[in-house]
Amino acid sequence: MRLYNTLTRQVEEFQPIEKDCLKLYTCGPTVYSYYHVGNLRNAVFNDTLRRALEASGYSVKHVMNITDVGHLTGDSDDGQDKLEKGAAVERKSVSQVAEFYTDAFKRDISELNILPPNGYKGSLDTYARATSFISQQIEIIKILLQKGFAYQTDQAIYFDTTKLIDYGKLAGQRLADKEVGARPEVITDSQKHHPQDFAVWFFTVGHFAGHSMKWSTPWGEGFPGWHLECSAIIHATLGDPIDIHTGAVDLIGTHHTNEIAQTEAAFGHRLANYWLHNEYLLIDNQRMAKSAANFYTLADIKSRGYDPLALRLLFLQAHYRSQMNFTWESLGAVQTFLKQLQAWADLVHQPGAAEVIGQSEAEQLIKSVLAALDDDLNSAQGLAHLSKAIDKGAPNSELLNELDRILGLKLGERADISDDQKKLIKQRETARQSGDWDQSDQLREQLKTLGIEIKDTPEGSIWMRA
RNA sequence: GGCGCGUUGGCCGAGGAGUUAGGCAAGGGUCUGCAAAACCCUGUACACGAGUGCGAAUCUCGUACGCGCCUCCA
Repeated sequence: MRLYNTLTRQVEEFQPIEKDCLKLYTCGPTVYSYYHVGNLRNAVFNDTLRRALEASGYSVKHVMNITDVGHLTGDSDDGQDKLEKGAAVERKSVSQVAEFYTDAFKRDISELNILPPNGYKGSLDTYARATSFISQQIEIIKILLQKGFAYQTDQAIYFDTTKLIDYGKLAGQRLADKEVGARPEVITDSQKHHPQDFAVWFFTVGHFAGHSMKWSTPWGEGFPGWHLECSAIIHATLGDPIDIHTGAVDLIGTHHTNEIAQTEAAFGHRLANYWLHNEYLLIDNQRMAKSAANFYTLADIKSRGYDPLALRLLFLQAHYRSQMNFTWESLGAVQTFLKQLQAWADLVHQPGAAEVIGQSEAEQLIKSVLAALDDDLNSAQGLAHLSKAIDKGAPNSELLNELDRILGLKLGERADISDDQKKLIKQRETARQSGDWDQSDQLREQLKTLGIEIKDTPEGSIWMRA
C-alpha cells in the first residue's frame, strides 16, 4: 500500500512496524458542538483508510480520542475552554455538554457506517476520553519537567519549544520563520520564555479560576493543555511509536507538531511513522468551519431528504488530499448515483431478473477496487471501477458484502421487499399478461405509494425503490 | 513575511508526457400498451505565457486568480 506521508512530503510504500498488529491513531472530536459535514469528511477518510488497511490483510488496532477538556477557543490569555464555554452558554454542566455532543457524534458516525475505534475499551465505549487519562498526562509533564523540556509560570506549565532541535519538522517550518504573536489581539503570558511555547498544563488561577474541571498535581490544581491528551492516550493505549497518525491539515502546524514534541521529548523516540492528513471540505470555496458558522450538520443533510450514505459516497468520489467544494447540487448528483448502486444491489433479491456477474469478473472488480485504494486511497478510481462493473450483471451477496467491507456503502444490507409487495407485483404481471391495463396501472400506482417502482423488461418486471 | 496547495468539458470530480476516468445533467436513438427503467450513440476539457521533448493538459520556469496554515477549528 502506498500512502502520502506528511513527514516526508511524498508517497511512500507503507511498512508496518509489526506485521500482525498495525497501530492507528486518529484525532477525534472536541465535544462542545455538533460535528459538521466537513468533520464527517475527515471521519470518512479515516474509515476508508482503516477499511483499506484491513482489506489488505492488516489487523488494525485503532484508537480515537474524544476531547472533553482543555481545548481552548484561542491561545491568547483570554482563551476559554470550549467545554466550559459551551456549558455556560447552554446552562448545563460540562459533563452534560460533553455527553450530549458525544452521543450526537456517535449517532452521526453510525449513520455514515463508520467503524468505531477498536483499540481501547473504556467503561462507556471504545473512545478514549481526555478526562480518563489525566494521570497519564500528569506523568508526561513530570518527565518533561525532569528532562528540562518544560517550565512553570504562575499561570501554566509550558513546553519549551527551543529545547527540541527539530521542533516543527512536520510542518516544515522553522521556528525562526514563524511570525508568532503578529496579531495584536494575541496576548501571551508575560512569563512565557518564548511566544511559541505551548501549555501542557493550566493552573486554575486568573481567568481560569472559575474552571469547573480541575485536578490536583504536585504543582497545583488545574487542567491539561489540549495537545497533551493525544500523546498520553497513544502512549497508554497503543504504545509509541505507532504506525499511522491521522487528522486534518489544520492540525499539522500546531496540534500534531506539539504532540510530536511532547512524545519525542518525554520518551526519546518517534511518535508515529506515517502522518496522513486530509484536506478541507469547502463551502462557497471557503473553509467550512465551526468558527465561521458556515457549516451544515448531518441533520441538515437528512432534513433536505438526502441519505447519509450519499454524503459518504460524495466524499469517496474525491481524493482525500484534495479540497472539495460542497454544493447541494453535487450531493443531489451523487444521491442519484447511490440509488443506481442500490438498485443494482437490490437485484440480489430478484433472481432471474438479470444475469449474475461472473465469478472471475466479481473477483476482478474487488481486486481493482483494492488496487485503487492501495494507491494512496484513490477511492474515486475505485468507484469508477464499480460503476463500470454494475453494467456487467447482477451482484451476488458475497460480492456486495466484500464491497461493503471496503467501501462501507451498505449495499449488502438492503432488505428484500415484503411478501405482500411481491404479491402485488405478481398480480400486476398477471393483469399485464391478460392485457388488463387499467388493473395493471392501478397496481403500479399502489406500489409506487409503497415506495416501489416497477420497470418492465422483456424478461419480466424488476422493482426498485423510489 | 514564512510554509504549502489548487486552477480539468454545464456541474462535481479522477488521471497525469502519446491510447475511455467515473458520476450527475444534456442531445439523439432502440425498446415499450402507457410509463418508468434499461440499453446504444454523442462531448475532443485540462487558467495564461514561455521553455524542454518527436510529442505537454501531464515536466520546468514565470504570470494571473483562488484557497489554506503560521491564532481555536477536521
